[in-house]
Amino acid sequence: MIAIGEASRQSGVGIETIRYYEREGIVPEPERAANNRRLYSAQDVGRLRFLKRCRDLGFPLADARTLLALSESRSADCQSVRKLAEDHIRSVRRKIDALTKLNAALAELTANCATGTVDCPMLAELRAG
Amino acid sequence: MIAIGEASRQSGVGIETIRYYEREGIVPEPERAANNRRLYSAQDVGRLRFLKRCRDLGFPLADARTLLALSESRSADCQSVRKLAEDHIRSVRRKIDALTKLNAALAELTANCATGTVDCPMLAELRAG
DNA sequence: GCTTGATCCTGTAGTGGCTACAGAATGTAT
DNA sequence: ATACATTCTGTAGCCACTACAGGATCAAGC
Repeated sequence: MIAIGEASRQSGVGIETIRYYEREGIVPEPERAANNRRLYSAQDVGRLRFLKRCRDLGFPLADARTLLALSESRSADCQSVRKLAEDHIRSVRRKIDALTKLNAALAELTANCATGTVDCPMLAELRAG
Repeated sequence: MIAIGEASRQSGVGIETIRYYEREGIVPEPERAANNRRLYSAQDVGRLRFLKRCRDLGFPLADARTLLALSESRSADCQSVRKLAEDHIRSVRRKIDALTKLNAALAELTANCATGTVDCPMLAELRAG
């Protein structure tokens, strides 16, 4: 059994974030020592690492929570997992598309923006339209 | 002089957002009619459209505000505009890179996830590590 | 003149997912 | 004994809106 700081180090989840997950009911309340400090088991740390990986993959916290529940349920329902993941992939691809268009638009805007011009063409472009 | 609803329609900025911009001091307080309703000039609408375009290009609101100030200053300082824009382009490209990697990681995860498996390999992968 | 419905007003609270305190109580090392 | 690190609770801030609640006013039709 380890303290919250060590659990944070081992899982990569920040201390404040761990307490936040607890408040939100995303992870169960851990044991407490006699001095009221939280005590984490290896399983607790495993949950945190799972959540960390989900979040790093860009899943919304609500999805991460669902995935964790699925992961701990007796029947690991692969269909539900697939659906969540595929929806998320679609959303990631949409974001990439949007940002790619944005990038093109920004590149075009700045391309016309020569250094030191008195009336900046980029501002003119932003005003126009 | 038009009311806030019409200014919203003409600029594409939502009514609540217009009032928010006013509260935040991003646009000046507009005139008021005798009945206390806001009255917008063509210039006011122009400002809102400018902000809308900046936001659509993904500039943070703080940058949009700076760009608007630059746009209205006597000496349209093209250098500052370039710097803001180039920083923003870099951040957009970083986001694209990150999402592209994410997309690959997610694709790999789901590729192994056959339909209806009892122990979902994606969950196994999220647990491992 | 009256009703209906649209528009507007102010003020406050919620969103997501943390993050950063404040202020107090412990624990650990010298 | 002292210094410093860690933990505790509770609250507020971040970004950029968005969504109410509860009320006032306006415009159009009858």
